[in-house]
Amino acid sequence: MPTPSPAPSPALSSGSRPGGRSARVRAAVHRAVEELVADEGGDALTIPVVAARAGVHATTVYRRWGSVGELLADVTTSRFTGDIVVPDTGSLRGDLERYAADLAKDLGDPDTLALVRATIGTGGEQGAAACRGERQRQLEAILEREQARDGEPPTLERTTDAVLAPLYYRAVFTDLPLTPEWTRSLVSRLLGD
Amino acid sequence: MPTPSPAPSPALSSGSRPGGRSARVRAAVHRAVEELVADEGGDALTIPVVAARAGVHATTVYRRWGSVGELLADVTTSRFTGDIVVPDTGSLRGDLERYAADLAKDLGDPDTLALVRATIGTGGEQGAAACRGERQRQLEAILEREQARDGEPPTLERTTDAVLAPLYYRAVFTDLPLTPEWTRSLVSRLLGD
DNA sequence: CCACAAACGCAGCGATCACTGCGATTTAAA
DNA sequence: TTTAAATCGCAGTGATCGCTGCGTTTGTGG
Repeated sequence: MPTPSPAPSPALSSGSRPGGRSARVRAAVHRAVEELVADEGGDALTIPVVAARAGVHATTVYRRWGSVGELLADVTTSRFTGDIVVPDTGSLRGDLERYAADLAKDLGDPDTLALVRATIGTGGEQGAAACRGERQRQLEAILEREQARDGEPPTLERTTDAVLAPLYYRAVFTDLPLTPEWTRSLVSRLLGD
Repeated sequence: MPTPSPAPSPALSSGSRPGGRSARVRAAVHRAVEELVADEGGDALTIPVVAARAGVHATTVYRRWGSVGELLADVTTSRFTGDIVVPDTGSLRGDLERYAADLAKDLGDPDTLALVRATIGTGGEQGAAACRGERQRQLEAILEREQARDGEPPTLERTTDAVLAPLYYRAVFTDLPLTPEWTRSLVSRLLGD
């Protein structure tokens, strides 16, 4: 979605080079969205405001992203797919605890949480997918690695319900803190003590 | 927040009577919000649009609710606290299965889901509380009833993580269906087969 | 029955929004 | 280097939004 133009390849090739203008504009707009959502909340997020904050003209944002929903989905997707490493501690329990702790740290950040909430509200189904990001696939990778160790990991569905879902629910719908003890207990309840 | 006026008692007394004008306006606005969110999505939801759909002047909506966020929180709160009965089937498993099935039916409705998403996006912490509604307290009531039967129910936290969280997560963040089989399996995994 | 207060409808204000031709600039390819 | 395409900045337009005095209607208590 970053560039829904008829020919996305040139945009990608220009964006792939870190110093290009297109990439610089994109980064500035992304940063502006994150800052605005963190400060003002998702309500006051409009294209002209974002453009002004990013030092870019509103026309550019309108043409590249089209709407606030697509813009938020793009920002959230970048945030949830970029600098994430699938942990490899040697054991399934260790991997899952590390994975859950990383996710808890992300969702516990008020700025990230505000971004997720805003994306859910305006992005619809597409926004929801952006909030999931690569988390599901990473979980799948962890379970497959355990299977390669000749272990018997739980199913992906069960792991999602036991670990991923409580983390997202508690972060988004409640004001309870995502403590390390509670996060670890999710893994324990799944794998047994 | 339905009536943040300095003296809410007269509004309530007039609103408590089902035929009062205040109550009629309130119902019309609520219905307009639900219809608009279901049709257009949460983005196009503005006070003038809601007022026009409800056959009410925008001034009234601005004065009674103030902002789209508070309006959405009010509508969602009504939706999630109104016609809900705590099941009493005689056993903890039966109660939980009934409870989970009811919640799955609610969250599975696309209109309700759109309302929840929009409320999360614009309502912030207050919107999140509105989406939870009375669900948490109802769950507490079920567990306390089991304790009165001299049973040993799981803790509220554990039940929330095992039943409530997966339902909300799957509904809001994924496009997977909330099937009765899967819903029942949540209770089974909590209580043991 | 009458007076008081609350809620609603009406008209209009400034501000902002979403969007669009046009020219300048940068980038990629020949 | 030259040429073509894509991106960005600029200025402006119609529409809508959020909000506010003022008069009218509705509901309540004396």
